[in-house]
Amino acid sequence: RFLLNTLLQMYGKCGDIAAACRVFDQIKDPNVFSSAILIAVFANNGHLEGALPVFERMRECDIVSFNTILQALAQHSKLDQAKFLFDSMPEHNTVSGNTILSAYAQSGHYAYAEAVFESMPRVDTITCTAMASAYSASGKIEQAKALLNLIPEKDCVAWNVTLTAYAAEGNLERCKQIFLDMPEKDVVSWTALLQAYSLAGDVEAAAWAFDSMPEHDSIASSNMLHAFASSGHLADARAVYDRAPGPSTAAGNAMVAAYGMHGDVHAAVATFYA
RNA sequence: CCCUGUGAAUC
Repeated sequence: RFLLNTLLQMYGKCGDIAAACRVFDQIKDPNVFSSAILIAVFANNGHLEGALPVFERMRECDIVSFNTILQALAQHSKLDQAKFLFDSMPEHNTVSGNTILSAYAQSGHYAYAEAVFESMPRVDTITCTAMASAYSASGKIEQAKALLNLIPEKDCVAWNVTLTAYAAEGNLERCKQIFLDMPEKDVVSWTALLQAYSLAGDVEAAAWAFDSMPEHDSIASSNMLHAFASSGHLADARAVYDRAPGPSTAAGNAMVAAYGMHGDVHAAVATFYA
């Protein structure tokens, strides 16, 4: 059953719902994990209506599955339904609180996010990171920093949020310092640094960050592209576009916008259809 | 063995 659960999850990640269902039917005695994974398969592929029957058929209601559905509602911007589910769930754990807090934060309902935060009996690194990010996004930089300082062992994501909080403040020196001091860095850290340089108008430094990062994803590329284009380096922007990973609509959009900004309609149209 | 947090572009 271990193996079948894993297989189930793999099909789910590929978006193959039919195959996942066939695997589930072969499991003789599905446990909470099997059902929870199947629910996540439906929910993460945008088929909540398929998830609900599985949920109802489970012997005991599993809080993880409640959380999965909560998250699915949040991702489809059904915030009022998410809140209703949150209020009617038999119990909450930290993940439940984190999920509804983030849902509010990501939709710009910062006051609601804060209310959830204050009502949570227990918080973890994810709670504090999510709330700090909400403070930072709503311009309350001091509160964000204060909360981040309370995290005992910051992980990479918490450090990334710290970095962007200082970037939002325009404190480039502190950004560099934090970046150097971070124990682990990932693409997001590099991109946040790149963006901090770019906002400060230092395209050279942004380009340095871009060239130094171990891997480029579409967000890093479109940020770099935009930094070049908005400072008049159209040829450099084009070079980034040509090397951008995969069929990226993000980099494509940025490139079209870049040509548009420079009044080159023909190139913009050509890129659009490329 | 399952659920939650961080970086853009769309002048």
